[in-house]
Amino acid sequence: MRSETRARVEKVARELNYRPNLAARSLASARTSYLGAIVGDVTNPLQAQIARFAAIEAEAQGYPTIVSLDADTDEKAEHALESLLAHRVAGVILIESPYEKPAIAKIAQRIPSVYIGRLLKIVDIDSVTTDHVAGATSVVDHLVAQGCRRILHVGGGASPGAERMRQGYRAAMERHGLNDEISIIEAAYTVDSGAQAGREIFDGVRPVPEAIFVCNDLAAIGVINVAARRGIPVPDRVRVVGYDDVMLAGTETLSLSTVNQPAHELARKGVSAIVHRLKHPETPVSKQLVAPELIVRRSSTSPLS
Amino acid sequence: MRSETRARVEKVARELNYRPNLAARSLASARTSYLGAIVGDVTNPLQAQIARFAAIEAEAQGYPTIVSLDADTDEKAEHALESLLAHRVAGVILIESPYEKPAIAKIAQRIPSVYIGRLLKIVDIDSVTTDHVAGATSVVDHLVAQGCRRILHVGGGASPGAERMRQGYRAAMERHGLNDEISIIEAAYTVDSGAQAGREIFDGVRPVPEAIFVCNDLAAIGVINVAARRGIPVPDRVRVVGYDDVMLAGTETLSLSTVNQPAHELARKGVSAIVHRLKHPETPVSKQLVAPELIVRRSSTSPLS
DNA sequence: CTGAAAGCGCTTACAG
DNA sequence: CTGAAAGCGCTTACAG
Repeated sequence: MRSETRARVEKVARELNYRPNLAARSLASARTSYLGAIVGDVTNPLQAQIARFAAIEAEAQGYPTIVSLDADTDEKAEHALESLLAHRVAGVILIESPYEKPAIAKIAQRIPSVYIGRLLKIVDIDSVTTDHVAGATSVVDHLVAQGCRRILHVGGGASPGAERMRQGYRAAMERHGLNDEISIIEAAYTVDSGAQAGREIFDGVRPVPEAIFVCNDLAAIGVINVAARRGIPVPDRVRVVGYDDVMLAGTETLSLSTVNQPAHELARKGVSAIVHRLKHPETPVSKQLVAPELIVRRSSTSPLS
Repeated sequence: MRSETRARVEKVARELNYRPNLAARSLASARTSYLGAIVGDVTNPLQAQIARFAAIEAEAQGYPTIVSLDADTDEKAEHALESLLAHRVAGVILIESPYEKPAIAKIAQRIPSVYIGRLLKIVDIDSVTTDHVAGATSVVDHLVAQGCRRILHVGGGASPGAERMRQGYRAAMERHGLNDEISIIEAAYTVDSGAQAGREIFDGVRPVPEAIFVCNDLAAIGVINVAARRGIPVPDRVRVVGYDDVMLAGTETLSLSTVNQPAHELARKGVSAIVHRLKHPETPVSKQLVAPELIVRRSSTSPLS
């Protein structure tokens, strides 16, 4: 075809709003260049951000992404996968879903996959997650630098990541010679659960600690609310550090010190992992840890008097 | 084919994890039975919920949905639409994106569409949104029933829905004979903006109002935070009502009275509208208003002394 | 009712 | 380099 003819064709195509039919293309070429993503709970701010960044990043790397938002149980996640497979996606990005390891493994052996949000040492799948040991360590180091010794940890119980956070807390405390000050109260990743822990802390027989490192921001808000009601000033009397860096944490009136989970980087690394695997299927499985960043705000920055 | 043969085929198909190729089906039948959804900001809890419910509801009605998460500008929304059109979706669900009316109209005239989150009287498109006049009315009625007269409104400025909320507030105040008590401070849908309004209210020369109706929960949290710092007890000294019913609002330590925007119903009505239009293309354009529900919690329920 | 054939809109390998 | 032909995996209309 002469280039002049080509130009005319392209012009008309544009005028008619022509878009190549992806179905025909996919059928003819026997492959697709889009990905699927399964999100456990878009209502969770971190997951929503990861999903959004992943979609943007994948698109930028030439893989538009079909997102499935209804996967808050493992059954639904499997159903979502079936639908994505029917669309013949090239691979899938799993964002905190499914939950059980066998369900994850089952998906991983059917289609190239990457899991964002858990380490998954045992399952044979690429994974990317935040280094919670490093996160907890940075919090303890910061609080010690503020002069604190009695640093209590409100742990996340059996929630994903909580165990590694506890490990980091304990190791850092020991490194600072604070073995005797190690103290953990278990909670969950919610405001009410944090408030419950707060009541244990402030209404108990033990003296109020100098600082509290809480497993996530919502629970930290619960702790702070209880402190406020008891007339215990934060940070003057007790310093509080959260985890996640949700939107509310940075607001002027709360000003909560916290550990930022880098949603953008998690998404970017996850997408890169799967894109790389699609291009080089024999790549060994990778387990990536992303370093979180300590965000110091007012809630943890009052010198000890 | 004998039914016995059919049964054997189906059995083998299941064993081989056979999934019909949607691309081939779409190509052969010249139509698709899935929808597209464009979400402005999944990071917003209400939008995330609407998106999730819409995906669930559409799937239930036989239209699996491809969600596009990267549409926080009108240009990106248009780009997302192009991608959805390439997938030959049957219709699209617009969730607070795009923003400008011409951009919305442009999409509506290319493909069956429904807009969730704005009334859009002028644009020729099905729409579903919360009835903010009714929401504001229910708040004022509730506060008046609590014995309040000096009810201040922190408005949402030029944000979507804010004008109708102001209308509802004014009309309800007038109906209660409280014309002289009408007082509005403009803010935006954020905690910091609410805190700014809170400083105007509590540090100003005017007496603190008996109640404050804030345009959204985040801004209400800002107002309450400032009150707490000034030692002004909520609800004993001032009653506060928010809007949206975000997750944090119901937590025990905040217990914020608010107006629930029914994400589920918005999603369901939106999906029904587009599914109906796909089956009956000549249906007249519908503009649906969904009634919100007042949620009374502690922040607004202290009798006047 | 059953089964073989045509065709959807592309890509790809191949003949010219 | 260019262009015609075959074929991707389904659905549909049609002949038997």
